[in-house]
Amino acid sequence: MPQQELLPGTLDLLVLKTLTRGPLHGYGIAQYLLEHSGQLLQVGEGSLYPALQRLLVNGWTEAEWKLTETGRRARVYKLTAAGRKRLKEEEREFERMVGAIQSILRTV
Amino acid sequence: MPQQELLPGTLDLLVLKTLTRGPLHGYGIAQYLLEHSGQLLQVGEGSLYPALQRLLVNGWTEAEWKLTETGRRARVYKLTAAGRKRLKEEEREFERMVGAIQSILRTV
DNA sequence: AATCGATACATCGATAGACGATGCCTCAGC
DNA sequence: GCTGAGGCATCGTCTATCGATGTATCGATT
Repeated sequence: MPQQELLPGTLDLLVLKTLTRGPLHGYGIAQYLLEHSGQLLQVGEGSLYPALQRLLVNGWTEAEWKLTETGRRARVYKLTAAGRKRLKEEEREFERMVGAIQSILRTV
Repeated sequence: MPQQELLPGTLDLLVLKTLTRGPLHGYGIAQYLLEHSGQLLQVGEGSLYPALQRLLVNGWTEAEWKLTETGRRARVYKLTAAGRKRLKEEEREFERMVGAIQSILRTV
């Protein structure tokens, strides 16, 4: 039985939101999500990198190869204007859906 | 682009919760979710019936063929004790995950 | 000098779940 | 006789998550 680390369909949203804090590379995004969720959101690499590709292809982000302070190469992602717009939509949609589900869960 | 009707991974939870109100058939469950979510949770039949099979196979529900008041045959599903336990777990897990995601979304 | 853990990228195959389309049947109402 | 609503179910497609695997560099420890 595979352990569920993530609510499917929310990863793009999480990555986009993380990038509003500034450009960041993949590994850093995973670290950020882990730390700011009480270790709950453990994004596997097999989920994260395909997600980053999706965002790139759709034009929600731009990428650039850089060197980190520790001297390692890293691909740094940056939100585009379209990405910011997309983020807003996904946030709204997420809250709508969660609200709907919770209204069911709270109706006894 | 397929319209997203449901947060993937939440359907079993929704069905289990609906059944706490009493035994119900598939069509009725879909109706209930639709009405009690402001028309937001539109569960397609191609999603619902496989879900009902899952729940049955796992022992979270029991099924019985009955006739409705209008004289149509219907398969009525009922929560088992194991299903109630499972529901509690899924509810907890859902709230945990949503909480984690929202803590990311609200961190500006 | 060798090893190991953390940092950093990426891909692959398996699995799973949501969805649209389709098909069958009955009943009520027009 | 037809249509729409109530009811069941399955099939194929698509998409996404996940675990495993592979490459490589760096710093610290052994």
